[in-house]
This record gives sequence, C-alpha cells and structure tokens, in this order.
Amino acid sequence: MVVDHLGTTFAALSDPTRRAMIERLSRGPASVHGLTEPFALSQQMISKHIAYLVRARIVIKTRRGRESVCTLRPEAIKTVSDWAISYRQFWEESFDKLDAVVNRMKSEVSNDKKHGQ
Amino acid sequence: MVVDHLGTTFAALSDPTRRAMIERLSRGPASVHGLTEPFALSQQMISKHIAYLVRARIVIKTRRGRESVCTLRPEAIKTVSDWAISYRQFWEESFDKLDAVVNRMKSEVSNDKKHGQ
DNA sequence: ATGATCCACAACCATATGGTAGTGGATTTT
DNA sequence: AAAATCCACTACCATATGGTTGTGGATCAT
Repeated sequence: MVVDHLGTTFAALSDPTRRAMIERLSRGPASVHGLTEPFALSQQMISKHIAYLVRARIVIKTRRGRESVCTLRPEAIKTVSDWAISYRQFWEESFDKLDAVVNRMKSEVSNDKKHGQ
Repeated sequence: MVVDHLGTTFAALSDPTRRAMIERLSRGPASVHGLTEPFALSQQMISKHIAYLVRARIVIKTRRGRESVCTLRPEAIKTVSDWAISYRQFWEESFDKLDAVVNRMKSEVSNDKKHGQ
C-alpha cells in the first residue's frame, strides 16, 4: 500500500504537544533535552513525540555528540498549507453566499420597516 | 480539560477516506448513501467517518426525511489554512536561506572552474 | 576514572480508532 | 399493508497511540 504522507502529517499535527514543539522549532533547532524542559513530560515521551514528527517528515534529527538536534522541515508545513488552500475557492464562494444571504435579510428587514407589520 | 478543536480537526483530516469525503462535499452536500457509493466501504463505516467529521465540526448533518444530508463547514478548513499560514514567515525565510546556499555553491563551482582543480 | 548528562530501547497499560457483522427504526414506494 | 431504502446502534476485534517505569549506552565534565 502506498504510504499516506499527508495523512501521517495530519496525524502528527493532531497532538497539542507536538504542535507546541513545532512552534518551538520554528524559532530555531533544539536538542531533545531543550524540547523536554518546557513540557512537563518525561524525556521518553518527548522522544516518542519527536519520533512521530520524524516519521511524518516534519522534523529531522541529527546526532551531535551526546545530543540529538531537531530541525523543522519547512516543506512539511507548506504541504498542509497547500492542501487547505486548494479549497480556498470553495470557502470563499461559501462566504460570498453567506454575504448574499445576510444582505438579502438586511434588505428584507428595511422592507419590513417601510411597509410596517 | 479544554477541548483541543484544532487537534480533533487534524485528527479528522488524517484519514484518506475522510479527506476524499471532504473533497466530495466541497462540490456540494450529499446524503450518507451518496457518500457511501464511491468508497467501497460499509455503510456503518461511512457513518462512523461522518460522525468523526461532525465531531470535528467539519461537517454538519441534517435529517431530511429518511436521508441525512451532510454539508461541509468552510470555516473548518479555513482554520487549518490559518494555522499553516501562521508559519509562512518561517518557511519563506528557510527557503530564502536555501536559495542563498545554492547561490553560494554556484559561485563556488564557477570559482573552481576558473582556478581548475 | 568517576559521575553526571543526554538519549534510546523495552515492557507494560489504558484508550481511541479502523474495521467487521448483525439488527432494528424510520421513511418511501408499490 | 408490504417491501424496499436509508440510516443508526450495538457488540466485537486488531492495531496504534499517549503515557508510565526501568534500564543501559554514549558522551561530556571533573
């Protein structure tokens, strides 16, 4: 079976801890230890989350001495953006329709005012 | 605990069947039966997937006679887009840096050519 | 060399999810 | 009224995930 890259990406993003880690990494690479500190989670759990991000190709891990440095892959997040933007036309149309409805309601209201009830 | 809306949204998007259902619904509302046909999955399973999408507030279900009509909520997908776009600055900077590296490599290559090896 | 630090691996548990099969309730259709 | 259609509910199973504890291997500092 073909691997569902986008699927594993979304799955990786479904956890708030991992999204926070991404936010942290967007401000520069960090070691596993550096990622553990802010999160009140065990080091083992952080390693698991990182493994998940690595599997989803969102993060790259490189060994430097006794540290593992994690780096964010910008392409990964762009992939998500591209997916969502592919529906841009749909949601803009929907919002336009909503606008139209609102406007019609407004004019009906002013109509009511003119004609009384 | 506070509900992690974005998290359940991403989780809902992690399944290829559900993403295909979203693609289908972006072209207009459909009944459960209408959503079952293209997917070679049992009706029960499709109902489960729809329930997942409803829980993530991506889809709204309305009963009409014996049918349940599913409609896509455009705001839900816009949420995903907004999340990804919040990292736009990060990835554009990264791509710029990559460009810089590539350019430096190019100039080094032309340098090698000039000086021989 | 010894201890401390950073990290990975394994075993284990509870829960959620993807999937099946079976059933029964409404609503249309005939 | 009877049959067919559309859908939801339940029970059940295998697997993946979030989380824990325990441990051991490298690497750095003293």
